[in-house]
Amino acid sequence: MSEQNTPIEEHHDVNKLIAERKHKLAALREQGNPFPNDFRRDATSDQIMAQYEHLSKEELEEKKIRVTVAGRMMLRRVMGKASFATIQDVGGKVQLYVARDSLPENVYNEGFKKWDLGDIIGGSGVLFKTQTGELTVWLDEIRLLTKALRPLPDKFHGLTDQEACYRQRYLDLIVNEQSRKTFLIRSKTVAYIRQFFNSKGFLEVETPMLQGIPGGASARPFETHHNALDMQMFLRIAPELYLKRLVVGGFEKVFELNRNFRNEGVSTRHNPEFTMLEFYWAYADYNDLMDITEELFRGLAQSVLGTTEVQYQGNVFDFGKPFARMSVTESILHYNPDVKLEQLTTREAVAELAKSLGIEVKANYGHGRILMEVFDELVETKLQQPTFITEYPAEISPLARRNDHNPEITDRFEFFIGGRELGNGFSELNDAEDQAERFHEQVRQKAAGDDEAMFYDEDFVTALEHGLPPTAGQGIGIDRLVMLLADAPSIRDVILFPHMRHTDKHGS
RNA sequence: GGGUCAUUAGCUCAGCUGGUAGAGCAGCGGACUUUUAAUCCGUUGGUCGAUGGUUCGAAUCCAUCAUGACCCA
Repeated sequence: MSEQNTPIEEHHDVNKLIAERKHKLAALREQGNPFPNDFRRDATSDQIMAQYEHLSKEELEEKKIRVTVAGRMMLRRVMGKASFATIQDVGGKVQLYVARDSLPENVYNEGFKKWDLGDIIGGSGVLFKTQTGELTVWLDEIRLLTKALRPLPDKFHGLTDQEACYRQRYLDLIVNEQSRKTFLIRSKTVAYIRQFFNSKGFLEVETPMLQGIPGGASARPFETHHNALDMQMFLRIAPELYLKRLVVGGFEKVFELNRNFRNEGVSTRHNPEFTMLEFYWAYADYNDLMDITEELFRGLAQSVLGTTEVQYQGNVFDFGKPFARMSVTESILHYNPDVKLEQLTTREAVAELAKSLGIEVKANYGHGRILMEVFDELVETKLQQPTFITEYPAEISPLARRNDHNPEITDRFEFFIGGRELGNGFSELNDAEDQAERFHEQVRQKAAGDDEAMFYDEDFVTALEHGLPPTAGQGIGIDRLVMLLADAPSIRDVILFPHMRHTDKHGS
């Protein structure tokens, strides 16, 4: 083994720190396998703290509680013949007391003192409290479990370089507690959502991410090619059309929690792949969706954060109160007292308003499309507290059911928190003939140069012809939701391995 | 796509109006058996993001490029 590991590249070791550690590893190989896998711990640091932190110095001396722990050595304070070391495991940190005379012959000088910060070690001993009252394990047994060849980032400052945190997330997780917390919040959020929908009788399903026709949203897809079938394929931009097929099939309450892909720019709010919750609920409408969304968000914040008041970047968003509900038109008027209702009611008037705001109005834009451009400009960022915006124009809602009183609008809403769209829901269009006509209109838009317009999905129309029961469905962006709960300013902070440009240095 | 800023040791950062590079941590050697970013003494370590240019001389000035952050589209 060690012969194989005498690489030519050893001369190329860029820095002496790595070379030093490799020499130590070579010496360890002489003595046996430096990567053993026969060590078993019986406690993690958080368990130890929870169970024994409250005991006094005297009680601990009396009880002689033995624990076996393992983790990465993060700090070490050597004081001659004894040392303190701090190890970090999945539950947090715990301090070890390592004294020469408590260990077998030579282990302290020939072993422990030669190991490095970043190495994974394990040991057994009795709990005690130090003079300053810190719960500590007095080891009588210690082993090196994994040799680390690269040094950790600065033990005090950690890793602050954003790029390094994203590209080498493992380092970020090792040294930045905030980052660990963020991903714990993410995990709890997803777990809560699963439990929430399961408890309400929704069935979790998985539908294709590799699709022949990308549908369910207006977005540019990633394209790929299936070699054996010699056919063009797309990564999905949304699961919507497949989930509705399942409702046609009789699964009346379904949800899917997984990845969508959109071939668009990256920003603090956009990653090319992102996680969506979509759920479909037969015999319900968009008002039911707004109600269940409030219930979900309230329970989620309470469960994950222990409060319904969500602190985000210096603001407080109250998930406890009923969420505001207003129409697109109402919201424009409400947040812009200068704008008059007459400026919104005809295509000509709203086009003029849009132009005065510097918005480009293309010839093929209808009244509804222009109204939404104005909304994006004048309202979206002002929707700080949780708000549902309703009455979306049919023109930009090709999959949503028309309103019974006004066919130009749909029974649809989007909802916003902190000036960002978090979700989109509507009563589903289940009129197959209307759906076919709306797809035709999308195809016309695509032909006119709108590459975000939808494809005609004949199989989906066939499914609708078999009868989709009256249904409501909604999507919620999980990454943006986690940003809120974790108080994270960028979507990259809540995605473990965010998209980064390829570099020779690290790959991606 | 546009603007602003950044890139110097493994990590965190200094480095002035141009004169060939510095600290702390980590590492290495030594002292130290209750430390807390341990402390104390000594010490190694750099293609200053890349490529051109200006200059007797460039980490520093200029141009282009790369990567990132933030803002705007």
